[in-house]
Amino acid sequence: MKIGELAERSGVTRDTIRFYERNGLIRSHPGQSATNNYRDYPEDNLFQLEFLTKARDAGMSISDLQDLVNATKGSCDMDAAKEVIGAKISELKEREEQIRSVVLFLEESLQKL
Amino acid sequence: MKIGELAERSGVTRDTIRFYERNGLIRSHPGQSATNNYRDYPEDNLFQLEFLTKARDAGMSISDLQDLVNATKGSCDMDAAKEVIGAKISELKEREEQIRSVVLFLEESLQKL
DNA sequence: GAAAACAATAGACCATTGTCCATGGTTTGG
DNA sequence: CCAAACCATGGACAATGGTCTATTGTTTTC
Repeated sequence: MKIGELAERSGVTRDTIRFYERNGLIRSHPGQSATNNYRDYPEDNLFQLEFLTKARDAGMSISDLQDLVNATKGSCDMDAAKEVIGAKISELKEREEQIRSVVLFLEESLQKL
Repeated sequence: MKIGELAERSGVTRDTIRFYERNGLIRSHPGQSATNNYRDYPEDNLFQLEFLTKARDAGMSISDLQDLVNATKGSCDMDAAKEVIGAKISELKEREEQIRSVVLFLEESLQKL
């Protein structure tokens, strides 16, 4: 599908899709038609964009996501990939803890009001 | 205490402390000495900075924190304050969910490798 | 076959969240 | 008393994550 449709269906703007692609977070196979150089996105980019959006919302940076993409793709060896993913999981869990502690504090504040 | 000591003890740089203060997240009572205009911080700013740091790590923005400060301070009525805090709690919990779902996805990815 | 809609690229622009620097005044230790 | 260390202010700078614009080329549609 073309970028407009992907944008429409994923809820991510064209510009942001191109931005992600420039940064290696998604990939299109281009030059299908030979007369133009429109990007062509396979269906599963929908899924990937959904993940990227959720991950960004969860506080992961672009370069975090690049790490993940690089780890799982290419001929990278499994062990290294596992390590990268494991590290990101730890970071996320730590952040989750952080959030929980802030929530606790705010709930106490609510009580005291 | 003066800004240097607060920075030292809180682990937050002088510049960042001044930045937070410019943005109304903390407050010093200045002009103690009359010959200078050094800021003077009461002890409990340590606690506040700790909270601010944790909250920032949890993904709250400066303006989120301004909202909180404005809500709990001043002659704002209780109900409004409660509403603001409650809203922030909801947002944080949503973010926590987001994180959990990303963690789940990554853990599944680990399995599949 | 012409206008409207869509796509590409490059580069400017924006907000956010600090961080650094220059300048100049104040305090403090030896 | 004087140098080193500290503080203030204002403004420049930087990285991040987009977003917008200008220009140009391609489809689509009436």
